[in-house]
This record gives sequence, C-alpha cells and structure tokens, in this order.
Amino acid sequence: MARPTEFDRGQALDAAMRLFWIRGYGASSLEQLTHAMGVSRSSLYSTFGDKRGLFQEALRLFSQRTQSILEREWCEAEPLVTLPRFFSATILEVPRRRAARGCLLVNSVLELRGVEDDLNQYAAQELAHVEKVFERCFSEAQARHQYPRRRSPSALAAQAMLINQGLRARCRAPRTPEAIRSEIDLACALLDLPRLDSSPERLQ
Amino acid sequence: MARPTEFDRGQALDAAMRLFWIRGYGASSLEQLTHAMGVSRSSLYSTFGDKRGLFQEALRLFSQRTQSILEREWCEAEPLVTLPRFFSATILEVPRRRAARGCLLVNSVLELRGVEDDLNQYAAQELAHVEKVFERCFSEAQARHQYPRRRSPSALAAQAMLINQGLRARCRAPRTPEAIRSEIDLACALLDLPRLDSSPERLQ
DNA sequence: GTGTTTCTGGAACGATCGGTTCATAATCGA
DNA sequence: TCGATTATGAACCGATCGTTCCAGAAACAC
Repeated sequence: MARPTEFDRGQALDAAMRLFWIRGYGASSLEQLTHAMGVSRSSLYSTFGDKRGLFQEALRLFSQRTQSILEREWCEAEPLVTLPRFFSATILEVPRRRAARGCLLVNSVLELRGVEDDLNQYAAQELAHVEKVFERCFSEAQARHQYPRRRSPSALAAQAMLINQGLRARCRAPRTPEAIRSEIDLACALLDLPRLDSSPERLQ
Repeated sequence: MARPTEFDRGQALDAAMRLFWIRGYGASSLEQLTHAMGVSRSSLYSTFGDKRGLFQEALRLFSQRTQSILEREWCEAEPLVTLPRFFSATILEVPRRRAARGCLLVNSVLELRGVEDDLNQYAAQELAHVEKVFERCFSEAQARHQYPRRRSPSALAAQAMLINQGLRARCRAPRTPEAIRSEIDLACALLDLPRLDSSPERLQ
C-alpha cells in the first residue's frame, strides 16, 4: 500500500458524464473535464485511460441508470404504465435544465456517426438494450390481455423508441414543459397507452 | 473588373453542407472543408466570412431544400399524403448513406445546444418553419373533411415533427431500410395517415 | 525515523485548431 | 503592353487540443 487516491472514482465519473451530456463528446475539452471532475490530468489518465475510455464509461453509466429507472417503474406498477411513467420520469419530473440535456445515448449516436463510428455503435447498442425493455412491457401487457395483440411487441417497442428519441431530440431545443407534456400525452394516446396521471410535475 | 472567381459559389456551399451534414459542425475542420469544397482558405473566408457564417448558410440551404421537397409533395397530391411521401422522399428514396446522415437541422440542434446556443436556436427556428408546413397539411385535410377534427392541427403537426425527428435520429445508427420502412408505416398508421404505396424504394 | 509505493499537480509535448497575412497569379480596361 | 484590381495558395499566427512525463507529496511497512 501507499498513498491513497484523493478523489472518489464514481463521483468523478458522474461529473464527467454530466459534462458529456451537456456539451457532447467532441466539445468537452480535457480542461473542462478535469475542472468539472476535480481531478488532475494525470489522475484522469491513470484512472480512465484516455478521453475515449472515460467517455465509454460515461455511456455505460448513463445506460445503467436509464435501465434502472425503467426497472423501478416496471416493479412499481403495471407494465402498460411503465412507458408513460418512464417518459415522465426522465423528461417532466426533472429540472428544466436537465431535460434540456436530452439523452446522452441519443446525443452521442447523432454526434459520433461518421466521426467515431465505434462509439456511435456502442451508444446505439445501449439504446437497443433499452428498447428490449420496452418490448418486454408490450409483450407482458399483451399476455395479461391489457393490450391489443394486433401488433408485435418488437414493432411497438421500436415505435416507443422512436417516440423516445424524438422527445429527447426536441428537448434539446428551447421548449416549454407544457408543450412537451402535451406531446407526450398525444404520443401515448396514439400508442393506446394510458395517459399520464395528473401527477406532481416539477416545473423549473 | 479583374481576375474572376475560379469556383462556383453554390457548388462550394453544397459541398460544405454535405460535410457538415455528415460530420457535424465541430468535427468539420477548415482543412476538410476547403478540401471538400475545392476552395482555398482565403477564398472561403472572403466569400463566407468565417466557419460560423459558412455553417449558417449551409443550414439555410438545407432548410430551403427541405421545404421545397415538402412544397413539391404538397402540389403533387392531396394534403394527407404529403407527410408520408415526405418521409419516404427524405429517408427511403435516397441512397442508404445519405439517409444515414439524418437531418442536418436535427443533428445541429442536438450538437450545438450548450455549445453554440445561437446556432442551435437558428436550427430550431428553421425546424419550426418545417413544422408549420406540417400544420398546414393537417388543417387543409380537416377543411376537406379528409381527416378527423378531434385534434388541433398544431398538436398533430408537433406529433408529426416528433416522428420526423425520431426517424432522423434513428437513421444515424446503422439500420436496415426494411426496419425503417416498417417504422414509418406504423407511425403513419397511428397518426391516421395513409400508408405508403408500394412505391419504388431505392435500396443501397 | 527510512525506504517503498502510489498518487498528484503542473509543465511540456507535438499536433491541430480557426483565422490572418501577403506575395503572386490572373484577368480586366485602357 | 501596362497599371489596376481581384483571387489564390502557402506560410504563418496564437490558442487549444489530447497526451505524456516527472518531481514531489502522501501514506504505508519497517
């Protein structure tokens, strides 16, 4: 043993993820990263390899958190309401600035195609994992006869992911929470999903 | 008069737009831009001001082209089929690589939020213009009693733009044309829009 | 204390960034 | 043919990029 690390690895990764989330991969400089993480350059490189490795870990962390939000909604209620509640939890029930970050995975897929194709594919693959959970919601709801069986769960999940990505993209432009909420409402209605209850919606 | 310009301005702008479309704003370096445009740095700066001005002109060009595609579909058929045909024209009936570029405006909104906020707002404003055309489609279809009046044209247009942005985002990840086509089909069905006819679909 | 090991801050690396300058090339009117 | 004018390409600018390196600080075993 020798001198112990002075910073918390998870905390530093969290800060890096937040910066990537706001500014994207390319526009997040080492200077900004080390400042946000409270870590010197050498510590960053000895801990995470390089900027690319740090970003990949940030993507994984974001994906895990997203899936855990889904998991929580899944356990707390019926499968059919998991999706509306997921949209609400990730977009409406968070501070406005955070909603404006969109989704790190979606942002990364958009940014890195043709620039860093393997990172783009990694982000796309993580999104596919999320879509798989969507699919489980529809198949379970169909099994419980709570949802019409006309369409396949995979096609429905793809449509839900289409909605999700569209919402996250639109959140990156300045918009009012009311406009976003009504868009979510209509999207859920078109998908035959239950409306959002008039649950507490955090403004600002 | 004196020595005439050796390059075609419109052609150079087109090449710049294509590069921005593929790689985004930040990742397109002056070196790559001048090479793609076939123009020297000094000519680029005397003609377009700077990289930012060039990008803004590229955004405007892209927006104009997008709206002219919409205009063409609008003139050629009923308002209700304008939207499905627009999706098809911009995503299915183009070479695969081009579809993988997504939409320059959507890409820019995602990339530049928090980095170049005024360019982000400009791109968002251009997207709003496109959404206005969507709205006209729905209101005209309702006026002709071809579409149920339950929902407002603006809400429907927002939903169509949500679909559009979702599709364009998903196109930036590697996907098969068949998968994309079925997603468009289902989205149109949910929106009570006519399906795409089995029109010629260019693969590859 | 001493020696060993690990982590830290900051200097420095070469490369590349967006942007500018300037001598030269090329075309005009005369 | 000869200025006048404009476009061009290459060299150059300071700044910043991601990355490496190293001297010293900090904790351990002894």
